[in-house]
Amino acid sequence: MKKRITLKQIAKELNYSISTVSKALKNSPEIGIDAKTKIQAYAKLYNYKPNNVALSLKNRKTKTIGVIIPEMVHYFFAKVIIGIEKFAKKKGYNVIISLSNESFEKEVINIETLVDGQIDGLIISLSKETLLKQDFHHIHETIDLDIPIILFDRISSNVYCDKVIIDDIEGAKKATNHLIKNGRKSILLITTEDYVSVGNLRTSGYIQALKENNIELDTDLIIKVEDKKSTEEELHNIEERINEVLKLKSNIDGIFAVNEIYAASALKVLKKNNIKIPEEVGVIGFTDGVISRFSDPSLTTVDQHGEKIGKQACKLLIERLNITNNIPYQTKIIETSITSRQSSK
Amino acid sequence: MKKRITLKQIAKELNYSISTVSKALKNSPEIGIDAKTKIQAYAKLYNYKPNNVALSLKNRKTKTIGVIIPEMVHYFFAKVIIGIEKFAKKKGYNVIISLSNESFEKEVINIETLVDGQIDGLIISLSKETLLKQDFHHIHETIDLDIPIILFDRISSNVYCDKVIIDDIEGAKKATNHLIKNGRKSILLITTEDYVSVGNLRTSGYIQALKENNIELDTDLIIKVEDKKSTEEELHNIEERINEVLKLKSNIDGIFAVNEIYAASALKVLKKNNIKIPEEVGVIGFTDGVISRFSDPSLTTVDQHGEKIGKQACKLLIERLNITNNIPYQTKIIETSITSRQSSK
DNA sequence: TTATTTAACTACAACGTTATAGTGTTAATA
DNA sequence: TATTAACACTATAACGTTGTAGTTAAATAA
Repeated sequence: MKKRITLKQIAKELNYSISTVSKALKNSPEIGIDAKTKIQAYAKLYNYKPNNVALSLKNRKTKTIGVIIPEMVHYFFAKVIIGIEKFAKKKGYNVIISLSNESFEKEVINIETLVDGQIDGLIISLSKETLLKQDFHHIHETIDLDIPIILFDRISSNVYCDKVIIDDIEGAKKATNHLIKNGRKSILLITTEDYVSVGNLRTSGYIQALKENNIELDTDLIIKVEDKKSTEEELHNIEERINEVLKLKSNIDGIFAVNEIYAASALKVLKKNNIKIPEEVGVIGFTDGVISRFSDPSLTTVDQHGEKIGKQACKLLIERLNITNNIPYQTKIIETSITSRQSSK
Repeated sequence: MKKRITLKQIAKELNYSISTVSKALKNSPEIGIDAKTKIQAYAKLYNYKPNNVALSLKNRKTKTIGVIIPEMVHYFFAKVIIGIEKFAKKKGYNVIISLSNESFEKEVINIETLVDGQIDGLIISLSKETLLKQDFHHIHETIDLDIPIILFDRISSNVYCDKVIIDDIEGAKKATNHLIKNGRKSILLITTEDYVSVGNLRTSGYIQALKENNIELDTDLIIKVEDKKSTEEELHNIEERINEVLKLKSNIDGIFAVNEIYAASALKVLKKNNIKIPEEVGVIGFTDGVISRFSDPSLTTVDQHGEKIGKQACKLLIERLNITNNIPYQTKIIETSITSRQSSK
């Protein structure tokens, strides 16, 4: 219909040069008062809006940031995106979202497309596969191209860039201590394989908390789940394994799971075995999501404050985008907190 | 560091004109074989990638589509986005996501920014506030600007554009029938106020199903929830109201909730009242999300197939983007299906 | 030999902006 | 009166592409 009007058209219509129009709309003192008034009025009437693509080309920046997350259906990541989006919008940036679906290959392709495209910088949480492979060439190449990257949550110490994380060790310690303070002594840990950085760190936190409380570590009480994608089938396997350990170690009185899916699985198994929660076994999860809130009993969790993480990541990125000299890379740590619910008393 | 190389630089380096380089890289027959080989080799060596912003400007299309959803932390919308993203990527499009947060004003601003920016078309699910206000000027203005819009899920018959929806009436009928087939006769409906199109339609479906089964409609068995944003507080109110009705109407043997939050709330209230599920009361929700899967008992739901919806919406949009003559607007209906779980036998 | 075709390139304009460097007028100054 | 300054504007180049319309020079046809 009525395609958007351009400077050129205004210029022609009002018999000024394009430069004059451009400057008039920018309120430049170079332009006389009547020209300004006329031009501005005309622009307003025809609802002139500068073409951002042309501006991007001219300024060599697109005011758009890319975000790559491993999956969408995940409360934590959704929250992070909310944080990113809010802050970005406030600063006049748009947000493009890509999903790696936990695949290294998709992550590489996504970065390529985004970098090829219209991105000033990237915020990424690495896929499990990438962490397993320990192949970060795509990240490094992007940084070499002068496109800043902020890593959050799933990071690697082998990549040099700004990072936003929670103190996973501290969070896990808090969780474990929470159970210990309740008088629990035999605490089952449900965690991931060690290559998943956050799982690894949370495992350390658990171990440290035990040590600090003089509780002997029993490796039989650690379940390391090898999950790539949380399919129904894998969920079933997790439940099986929890069930086995529960049978084997009847004295278990607490469970700490490094995410809410594992925690919910634990809840299910406990209920199936008619074990009372929290009386007989206290349960605490990581990530404060919908599952935790709506499970029965509702789950005590370590809240990661995803929105804060997103905001911080976005802030770091925009700061770096607006700075010319290279400042040293920073790693920001967002505090966790315990949200106490029914599953622990 | 090593900023990206341009045609101009290649041209200068190899002593060709920019046009020659451009054509050589496009394998144009106009260019001689040695020039082609030399140029292509050089381009490959220096990893030449065309600047998409420049292309966008030239072609007047950005190969980017915008998506505006009311909220992120919502299984259904997350799924829709997955569907959109997958299909878009396959077709060489990027996806920009904006959140309206159920606010009319944010929706308007989001559309403006996206349209100002770098979007070829939009996929939108309207905010509750917009539906309440029935103000669609922002949508119409965008369409007038020749920027196609696809509406999904939360639509309005007052907007003329392509739409993707589920058959809410049919879905609600399926749900209600599911309960009736189980022998339930006194079915509580937990729905939204009528201005939310989907709530409204699902209410109709419920009523129709009753009629078709010769069950008399009891309006006391319909709870219409006025919720703007699902805050903890509002959740509490919902539970209160369910509780009241449950006390009032002791013969209730089935509950149909138009989303999983309401269904989960119902579950909670039932359990608090020691009512056995599904023996005494069967429960069915709408939307097959994580809550339904992890609740106890797990929830039978009407699956909306969000990913399919997203894919279909994206397909409609891209089709429209690649067509010159105006084809009539279409409304695609995605079939729902019942996922049977523990909450109904 | 001269005209014509073909091959292999180059110049130019355009997409919509903006910053820099002009260009005329008129008014103020020496 | 001649010079300069101030004002109000315009031309141009550039951001990185591509398609169309040239321009050469060599090869072919007349």
